[in-house]
Amino acid sequence: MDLGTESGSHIYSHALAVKAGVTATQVRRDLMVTGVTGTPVRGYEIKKLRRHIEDFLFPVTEQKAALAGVGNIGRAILAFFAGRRPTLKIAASFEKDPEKYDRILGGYPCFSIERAEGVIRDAGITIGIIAVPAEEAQYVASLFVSAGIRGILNFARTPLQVPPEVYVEYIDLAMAMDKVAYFARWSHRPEGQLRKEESQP
Amino acid sequence: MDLGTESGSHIYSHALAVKAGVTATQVRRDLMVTGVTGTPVRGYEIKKLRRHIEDFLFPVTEQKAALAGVGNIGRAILAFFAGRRPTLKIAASFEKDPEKYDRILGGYPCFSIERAEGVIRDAGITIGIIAVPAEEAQYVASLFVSAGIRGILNFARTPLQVPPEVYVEYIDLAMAMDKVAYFARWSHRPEGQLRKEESQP
DNA sequence: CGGTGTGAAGCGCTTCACAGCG
DNA sequence: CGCTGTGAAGCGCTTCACACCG
Repeated sequence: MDLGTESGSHIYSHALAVKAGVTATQVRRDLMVTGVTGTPVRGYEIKKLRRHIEDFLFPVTEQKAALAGVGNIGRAILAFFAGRRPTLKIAASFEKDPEKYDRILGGYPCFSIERAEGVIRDAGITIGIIAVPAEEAQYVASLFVSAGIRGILNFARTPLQVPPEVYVEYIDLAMAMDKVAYFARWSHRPEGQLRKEESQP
Repeated sequence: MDLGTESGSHIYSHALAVKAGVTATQVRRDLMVTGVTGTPVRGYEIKKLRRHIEDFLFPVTEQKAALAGVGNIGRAILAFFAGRRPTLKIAASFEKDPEKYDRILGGYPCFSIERAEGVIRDAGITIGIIAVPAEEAQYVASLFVSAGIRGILNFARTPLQVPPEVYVEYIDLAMAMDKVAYFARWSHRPEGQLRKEESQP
């Protein structure tokens, strides 16, 4: 949601709700947990609101991320995150393929995956992005974990086994596509979904 | 999850659970709704299981999808979905930029976004993928809806307003990245998260 | 009134607990 | 026994309902 283009100094939860695509009640609840508070007469003070949210979401010191797998998705990610957040920078990428590593790829240095642990430690990288085939995802994840990475964004279609203190966020493009296809097929039936008998041959 | 490499004719919910990264109980519940049933002594019959799931998930007739926005993400999507599912095919892409349309892009014909409605109707496309900047997402979504599309996969960072019978699946890469960064920062504290007072300056 | 802040209820998904059965 | 199938409870998020206040 973009507060930057908002005119006036205050905004009501209802207006925020429209921008975020959720209900006004939900907005107020979410803002409660960040500690910000509004007044009934004027709503939320935009300047204060923005500062509270940024303090809540963004780190004081810069965080660095590394990408494993510079295939189609990997390259899209490099382009996508280039300079998007001042406090979050991609610092390196890793590849198995000797054709690709020891070069600048998409604006970032690409190393052999075998050098990952050293590079990650030396650069102080804490976030890993996995964009390799499913078969190699667990290997990369384990490598990341032993290099000291604390959070992983996983595009591979496989569950990762990592210690509980490492956070993993899964993005499964194939499953998202299947979901859309599934609901697109059934959308003409408002009550939705599938009755049990219909799945029988 | 890949059942293809499984040896033996039957499999227990526990084994499936390990593959899927969830609990055995959850596997049994999910399988219940597809109508498949196992026996305590042997577990689930793999052949029958696969057929039930495929009948449940995949359509009888082929479904077609269209992509709007052939930027970095768009190109990655084209490459990613090429020939992945026999029953789900990308049939066309659309672009605003005249440099890009009226060509073959990533193996699929790219048209001007202005021709979208006709192309979608003529080809019988039912699924739309939105990979354009946030400002243009609603325009594309409305175009898709009036062309008869029933499901949308939205990579743009904005909520879409569509009629209730159109299903929308959101993929927000920036938010996923922020979540990982957030938890990576707090992961050293096992109880996790942030206490209210800490968000105050 | 028309806002915010918030206890209480609702809802969907996950987990527990256990009956039933070869 | 060990596994499936399933009612019942738990949990986190969302929504309802309403007290409060300029």
